[in-house]
Amino acid sequence: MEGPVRVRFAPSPTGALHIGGAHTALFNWLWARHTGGQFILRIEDTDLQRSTKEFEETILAGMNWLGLDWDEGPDIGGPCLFYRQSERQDLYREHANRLLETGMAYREGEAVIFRVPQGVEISFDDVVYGRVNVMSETLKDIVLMKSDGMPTYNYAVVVDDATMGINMVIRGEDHISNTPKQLLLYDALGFGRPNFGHLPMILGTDKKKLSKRHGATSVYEYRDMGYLPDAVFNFLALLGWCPRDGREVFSREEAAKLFEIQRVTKRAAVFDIDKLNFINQEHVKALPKMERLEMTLPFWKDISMPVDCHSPAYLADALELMEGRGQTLKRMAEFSDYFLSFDVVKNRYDGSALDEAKKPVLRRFYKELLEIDPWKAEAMEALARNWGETEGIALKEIAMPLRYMLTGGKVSPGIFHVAELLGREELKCRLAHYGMA
RNA sequence: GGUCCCAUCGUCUAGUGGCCCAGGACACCGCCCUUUCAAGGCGGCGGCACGGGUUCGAAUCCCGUUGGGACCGCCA
Repeated sequence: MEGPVRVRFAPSPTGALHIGGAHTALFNWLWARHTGGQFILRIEDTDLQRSTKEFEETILAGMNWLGLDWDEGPDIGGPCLFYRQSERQDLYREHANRLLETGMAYREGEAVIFRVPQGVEISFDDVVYGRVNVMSETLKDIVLMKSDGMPTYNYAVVVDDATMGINMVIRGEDHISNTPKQLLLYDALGFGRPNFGHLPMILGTDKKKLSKRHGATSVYEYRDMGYLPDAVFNFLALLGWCPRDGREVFSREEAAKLFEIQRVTKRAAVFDIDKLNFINQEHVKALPKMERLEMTLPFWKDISMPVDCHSPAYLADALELMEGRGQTLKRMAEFSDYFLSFDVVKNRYDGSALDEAKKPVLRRFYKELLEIDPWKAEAMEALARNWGETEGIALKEIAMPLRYMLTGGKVSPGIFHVAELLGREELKCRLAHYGMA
């Protein structure tokens, strides 16, 4: 089939958009965008029992979150008019009747079943797996229409892909053994065959197909854990593919430009959360300052931080100091709580670790620190170093107690930078609480 | 059980007969920086599943073995 590439993602609305589905949708999107073709979204809701409108909505929302926009679909329509299988019933019935009339299919009960011919070698060239051959006698007859009047997956997918002009079918490798059956139907119905490209499966760390047993499987769970959509996209794109130049951190646009379906790998890939964390951190660091703030705000709110008590500029500065520490927005929000609230610091640190014997000398230093001018981290550090030298105190002896009093913990960005951002008044307040100012 | 698919460091991968006694990234470990690491810099560990071929030469081609996986539903 010639013409522009037309690919599709065809989820069934029986659950949220999970990682495996997102991966398939992503590769279809990449190929459509890379070739300048069309990406079509079709809802396979022939399972009357399990399909719901709510799931359909969450799947679309999940794709939007990942930035996978489609050119035709149930919500925006398109030249095919109907993008839900439940709306395309006439088509399935009509083509099934054709098969019935020519004797290629028969009735059993209310169902329509395709008679698989014997002795036929079915083969196709998969863009990623290469040539696949199967003898037709290894196949059982194929149910086309179920007794409830709905088409089966293997049948509906053929009628839909053919009538919607899909010329490239990109889907999970678990469908590779369905392909010969579908090919038989393409031929019987007189439809031209599309090209096929199967994608490697995504496995859990136990090497089993990714499922709910492995924890988070819905893309929304990743959003809620503080992963950026661009990072999840980037990470998923790396499962089964990598750009020629070997770069591993890239944007959606770069991926679309560099993507080559011929370079997709065959081996199933394990979902490695460590790598996702790394990719996410890189994307968090690359985010424009105010955008990073925008993305982090919800996570601060989740842990009841008084975000409205601070200026956006201040909060954005705080995140900049964090330099992506924590890897996810959620953890970054947690690790930086002391910029927003002194209460959390007080709860974490009661001041008991302060060495009584050293308090007097520290008090003198902090007094001088609070009067420093200009109020700059560099000046503070210089002061601390001079002080340490003349008083015979290691910088550490000065910095660590300060870190505890300002942040409530032992880990933070450079403590004088923290102090600078917190401001003179806030610093005075925090030190005073611990009796050090 | 039948059919199909897969097989490079722990993980993601580069590699399509000589450039590979196998390269990168994450993780891990170590060192450095140093006021801490959850930041940064540098380095290290670690792999072609096995056995036969083919070839002057194989991670790359062929066969077999083993090990994984998928499908075999009037689910998709």
